[in-house]
Amino acid sequence: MDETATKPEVSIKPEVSIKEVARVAGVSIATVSRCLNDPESVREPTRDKVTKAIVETGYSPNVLAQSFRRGKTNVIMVVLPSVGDPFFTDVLKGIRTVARANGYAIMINETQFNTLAADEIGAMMVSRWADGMVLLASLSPYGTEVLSARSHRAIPIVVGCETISPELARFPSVHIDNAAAAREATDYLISMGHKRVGFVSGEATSLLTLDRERGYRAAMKAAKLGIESGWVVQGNMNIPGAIKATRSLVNHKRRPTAIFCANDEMAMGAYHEIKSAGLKVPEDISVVGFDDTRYAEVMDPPLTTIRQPAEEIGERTLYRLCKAIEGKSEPGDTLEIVPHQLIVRRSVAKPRR
Amino acid sequence: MDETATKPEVSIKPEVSIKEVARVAGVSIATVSRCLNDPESVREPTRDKVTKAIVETGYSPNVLAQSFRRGKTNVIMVVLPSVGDPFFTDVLKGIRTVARANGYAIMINETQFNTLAADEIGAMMVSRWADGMVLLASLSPYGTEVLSARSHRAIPIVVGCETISPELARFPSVHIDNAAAAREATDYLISMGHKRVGFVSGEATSLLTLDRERGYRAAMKAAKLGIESGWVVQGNMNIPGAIKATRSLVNHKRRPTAIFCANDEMAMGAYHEIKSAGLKVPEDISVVGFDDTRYAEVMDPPLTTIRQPAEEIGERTLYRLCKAIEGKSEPGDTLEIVPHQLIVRRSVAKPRR
DNA sequence: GCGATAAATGTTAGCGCTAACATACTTGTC
DNA sequence: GACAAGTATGTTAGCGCTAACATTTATCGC
Repeated sequence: MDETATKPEVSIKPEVSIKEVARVAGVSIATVSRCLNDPESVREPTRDKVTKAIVETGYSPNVLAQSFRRGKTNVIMVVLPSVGDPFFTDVLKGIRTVARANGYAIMINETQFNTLAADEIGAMMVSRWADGMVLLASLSPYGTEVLSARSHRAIPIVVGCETISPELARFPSVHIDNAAAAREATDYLISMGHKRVGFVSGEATSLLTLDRERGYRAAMKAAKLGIESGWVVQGNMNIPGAIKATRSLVNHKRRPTAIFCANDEMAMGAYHEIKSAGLKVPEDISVVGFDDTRYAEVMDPPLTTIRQPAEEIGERTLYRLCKAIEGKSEPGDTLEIVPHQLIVRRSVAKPRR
Repeated sequence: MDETATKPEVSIKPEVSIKEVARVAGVSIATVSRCLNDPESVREPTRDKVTKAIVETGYSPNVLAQSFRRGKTNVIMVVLPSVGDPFFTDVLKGIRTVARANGYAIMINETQFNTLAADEIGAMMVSRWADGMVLLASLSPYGTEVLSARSHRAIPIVVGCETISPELARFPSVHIDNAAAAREATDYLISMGHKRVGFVSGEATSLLTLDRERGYRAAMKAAKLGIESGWVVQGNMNIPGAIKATRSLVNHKRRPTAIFCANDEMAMGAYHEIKSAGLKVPEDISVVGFDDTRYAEVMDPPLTTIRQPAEEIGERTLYRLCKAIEGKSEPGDTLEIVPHQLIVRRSVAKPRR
């Protein structure tokens, strides 16, 4: 761009096609195409002419036409519930790494938990807009139905993080054992002497949440601890929901000495509400989160939580998606469980009494 | 899938085109196309035949071919630095609302602050992959160059949040007056009696950060307060960076009594480090953030910060992008400043001495 | 230098769709 | 019932590109 003035000025054509480049270079369009896609196959002097013509015309290929013609977009669509969730930063990091290595661009689509989005996803699946799809979001029952109904001619899909529902079981998935992890977290609380443990859950429709709740209930049952009505409260995976949920827990006639939140974000809400009530974490109420987001460590006190290998989930998910796109996925390997880990920090103490 | 056997089974054609539907319905492909795009123009009985054929074949249009043919994708690309930043949740909410109202799907692309991404963005701009682009990220100097170089034949772009650099000034933008907001925040600290105020900045390349720093310096200067060397520290807009920055501030021989962080996320890091040093917020060190993310309110103590009208920024940005795509943007209205607001919570107190 | 082979380049069909135009079919008027 | 005007449907070009095939040009052994 900063060459001498002798260089021909870039022409301000609104749309330069391969034809124009061919004309300027004095070659056929096929040669131009070859220069772009298989430069080795064209002789040096010709290639130079074409390169010059490309610069001169300011040409760049119309990807839409390319994708259309090739029947491949080299785009992978990632569907997630909400951008702004710190957990996905790391999952996406893993996804991006593998995507780039395989020549895919990644595109993100937010479902924002609504049903309309399911239609969009269904449309996307079938419309060949992308070569494959990563599903990090739980789908509404309607969405699940849409997906199932159309799956016979859809692009490959791999599910990450989210526990798979029976209807979607045909899709490969990568996630931790949510029930086992939740059980471990609850067991830890119990081992610290807690007998009254509350649970703040996510959306009722999310299987992931349901799995975590199942783990919690299993741990309580195994320890022969009862769960009072009102100890399991829906917090919707967000702060306002968690605040409301925690408030009802704090005011419960048999107040829990520990609260297990289905994600870290809700643990933040729980902290806030506990402190607002004039109580202390962990002295009065212990808290355990889930996800080990980047905020867990700087919470006050630092949050004990379950770590998901987020980046690894992303990598594995995409790796398998790539395989599926290449038509190389083996039918057997449907479900992949990655390890979780309980990260003990300082949000859990022995109960006072 | 589970209908009675009398109904014709959905054929498992890997790819059903409009041709096939036309054949099955016994009409021409144009009629099928019309049924999809302008149903009014075809008579009821014919439409019924076509609808039936569509269901029967399981047809759905190839969007790639549609976009290619129409020269329009109905997709808007949103470029942001990092998914997982809570601030963008609200901006995207605004964007999504307006996009949907205008028939656009939004697609998100993460730059992750790197240079490679700039190339991708440049390619995207020019390749007509999307009809328009929202830039919420600051670009590296290289990226800026790429954009400028190619802008003569690019899709419309509107910049949001990010302060625009001179080279990108041709693009319309929507953001708050970062310098004024930062000045206001600093003025507030000064009005509370602080004379030693530190500043934790973002990346050096980000103009947004530079603007905020400028506002801080202006306020200090106006109050005739000196800024010691070491009071302005780079925190890179993330928690680890902020922790390091805060540490050096806390250990400064003339320790600031207040710290102004260029975003809320870094304020979290600052809180953590201050508390780790055995000091208290706000009694020992006051803290002010920037963005008013959903976490600000539940921080301990709740964070005093600058609120950006995030959703409004998103809406305005997209509104103007739509105009630009329709070719209706007026040349005059390049820059749009939206109002900010200082949200006073409890992270600022008078200094002890 | 000649023919045979290989390498480089050119020609063209066609991806699936839309839209411009052409044709067939209605409808209404007298 | 013939005609014009309007409405519904059919025919086809072509969007920009790639890839299969056709043709030209270079290379080489003799």
